[in-house]
Amino acid sequence: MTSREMTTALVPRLADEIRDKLIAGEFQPGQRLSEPALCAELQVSRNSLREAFRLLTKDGLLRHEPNRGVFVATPDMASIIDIYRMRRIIECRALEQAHPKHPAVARMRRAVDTALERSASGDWRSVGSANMAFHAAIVDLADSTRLSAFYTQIAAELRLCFGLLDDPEFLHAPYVDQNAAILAELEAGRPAAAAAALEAYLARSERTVLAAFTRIRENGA
Amino acid sequence: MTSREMTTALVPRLADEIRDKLIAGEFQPGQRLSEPALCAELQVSRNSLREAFRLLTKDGLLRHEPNRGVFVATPDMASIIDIYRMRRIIECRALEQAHPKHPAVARMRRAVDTALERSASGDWRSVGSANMAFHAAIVDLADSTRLSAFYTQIAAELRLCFGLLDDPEFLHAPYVDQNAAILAELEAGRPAAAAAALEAYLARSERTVLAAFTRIRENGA
DNA sequence: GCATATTTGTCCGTATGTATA
DNA sequence: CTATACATACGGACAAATATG
Repeated sequence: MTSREMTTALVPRLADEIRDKLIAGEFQPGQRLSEPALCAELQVSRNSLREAFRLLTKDGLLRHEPNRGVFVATPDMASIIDIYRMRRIIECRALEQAHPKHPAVARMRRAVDTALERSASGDWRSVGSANMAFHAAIVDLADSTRLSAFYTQIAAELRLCFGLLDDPEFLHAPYVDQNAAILAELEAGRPAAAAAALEAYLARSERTVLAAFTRIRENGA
Repeated sequence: MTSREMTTALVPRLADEIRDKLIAGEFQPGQRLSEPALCAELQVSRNSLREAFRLLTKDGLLRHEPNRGVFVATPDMASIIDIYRMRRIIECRALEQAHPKHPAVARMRRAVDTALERSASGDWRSVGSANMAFHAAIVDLADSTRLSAFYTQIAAELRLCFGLLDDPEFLHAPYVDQNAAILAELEAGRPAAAAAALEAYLARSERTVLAAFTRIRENGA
């Protein structure tokens, strides 16, 4: 080792770096990630890169084929359906049993406000981020760090799905108002109504994503 | 490589092996796992072992301290509370929205039957396993592979908590009948009643585990 | 408080099996 | 079928951090 700083652990940082590239769409889904190539690009050893690969594979962002290498995960319709099933279970229940004064409600409010703001200025990428933050806050209502961590992981996978689709306005714009309505019900002390609204939201969002996905597959392949 | 078989990947197998040792209570919680020692014991290289460590750390079974090594996770009361919060969210909802003819119901039935059988013969360790299988089957009712995988992971952590406690009969015996009652409600086409019974089950189980845990801490420390 | 031994973090080189051109 | 490229796994090396006397 010539001159290294040793600030924080290398491997998690490496995993974060690759994760960012993935959700930014820097790699094509299904693309193989060559170890030597990435080692050169990121200036790390093969062992370190492989350890980072393991973490991302466990996150579902990479797919590992024995003796063939790692590939960028290709979200398919089964994944989308699976993810939305999970969201219905977790988010709806967390919302239903939530206390209206829970600190996460304030984060939901902030997310809705930013989404409204950014959608007015047409910054759909930020709207998408605020949308994700809103639903992460819903999960936080359940007060389980493990559940929240799990949701964060799945959210990254969902972002990968979104990255496959092109039109971010079409994907996020219709849901700003629905989120606001869900939040209003909760703030008004009607968690059951909020949960019902969320159920409808998720059903509609799933249909939209699946439809967009189908269109892509028809055009692309 | 001198003479190896290369059937399946080494690292996941390694992780499974260590995981089994962990939930079997072969290592004390908080104990440091020395890399050289385990390398010698398991006959693997340091690099392979370290990759397995990463996986188990992500599962929450090991804790990593920079430049100090990996330690067996020490479940505390906060973890237990967190895990039961998560179980209430996921299991109750999965049960509530379940179809009584779902294939996982058959697995629930098998788990209840084996638990009854083994509790009659006093094999409390097997009763515990059947109990875990029962609740894993409940999660499978939601038909989300991601959710089921997540639950499997948390279940391993919960088993680590159980391993801290001694009296397995006290820990599992009272719940065999409750599981049977939950299943009966579901099979009778009353998922809401089943979910309510599960809610009561989880509340009681959490109290039992927390109480046993408190006793341990008072005696042990 | 200091010197030393142990252990981790990181990287390299290499041998072998496997997939693909 | 051969050749190439690559993944898998091993062992060794050295710096940095920690633990020990």
